[in-house]
Amino acid sequence: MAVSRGASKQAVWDAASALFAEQGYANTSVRDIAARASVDPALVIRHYGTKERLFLETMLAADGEVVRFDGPIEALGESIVRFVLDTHSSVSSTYLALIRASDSGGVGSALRATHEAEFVAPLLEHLQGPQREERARLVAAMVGGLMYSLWIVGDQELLRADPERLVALYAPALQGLITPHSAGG
Amino acid sequence: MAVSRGASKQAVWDAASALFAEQGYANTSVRDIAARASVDPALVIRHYGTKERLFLETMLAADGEVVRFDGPIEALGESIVRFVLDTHSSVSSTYLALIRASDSGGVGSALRATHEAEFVAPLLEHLQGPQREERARLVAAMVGGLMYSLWIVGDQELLRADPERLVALYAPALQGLITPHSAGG
DNA sequence: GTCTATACGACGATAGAC
DNA sequence: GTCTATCGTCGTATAGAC
Repeated sequence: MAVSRGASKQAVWDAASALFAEQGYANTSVRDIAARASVDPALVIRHYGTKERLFLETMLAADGEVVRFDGPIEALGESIVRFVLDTHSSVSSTYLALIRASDSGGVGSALRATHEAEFVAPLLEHLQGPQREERARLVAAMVGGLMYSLWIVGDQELLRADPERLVALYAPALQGLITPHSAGG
Repeated sequence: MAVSRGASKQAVWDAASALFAEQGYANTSVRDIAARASVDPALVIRHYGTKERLFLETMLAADGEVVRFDGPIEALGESIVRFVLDTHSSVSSTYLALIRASDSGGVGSALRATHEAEFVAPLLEHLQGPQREERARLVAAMVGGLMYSLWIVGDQELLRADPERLVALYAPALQGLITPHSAGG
């Protein structure tokens, strides 16, 4: 991204982004990153301080738009579910890596902040009526549940199922929290 | 549990169960376990082969009943949500540890198997009507979403919210998949 | 058979020479 | 700014003492 970075620092960044997304935090060593960047292992630390900081910087910069919240409010549930089911692996693997590393120091609070910024806050903007706060957070939980089953557990039956069927079954649940007053459907 | 085990093996088991649940897989070293069990570190490996095997054995033995699926079918959604919200840390931390370590070799498939045995299978027993399979798996996803928001992300607002309110908002979504034909309520 | 001592290679990280 | 050398810790294997 930033061109002002030195060549080796940029190479480390690129290598780290790719490896963390591919193999996760625990399975990626500083020496792996250095090798992929054709750089001395000590340089990785020298540039970014710790492995965890490098992880957080690359992952948070990479996680563009886990879910999109646009379209008419009456169809927002459907739009969200469809988006998650269509999401390609680059975004999901970034989020996955964050979740799995969330017992390591600052990663947990970074996950919390990302969850708040990427899910809860945009949802809150669209919701109206009583208990907006709780409803937004529970919709976020439903989205998280879909990611949990699909990407963390890797539920093969869900992954193989007809997406339209899943949308038809799951979206009304989200929609019921998004627009609780209307009849939906 | 099994009394036939030698004293030291049992001590290792107890120490590992406690430490893994308290601090997770990555933050618990074999030497930590050995120290807590007042035993030589090499003995831990000698008894259980690898750290991962010890982790899997203790976690899978400990995860009694993450969710209970009893009561009348028309109130099953409510019963499930209430159970998750009431769950104390011993069960949840076990499940948490499994999820976070699920990028390490056999832990992923163990998580998948546990998810299948603890959530999907019991649900399938209770569901009737069309698309039982998808509906059961999506209910499991909703439960997973609640666990994700409460325990992994640690959504403070949800944790502080009135449980009855959350039940009132979230349970109908589960119930809509459990008994899609009836009016619910 | 149960356990201890010791060692190996890989890890994240640091200090200091070029 | 980059590399060398090194530290302490990790998971794990093995030889052999009780």
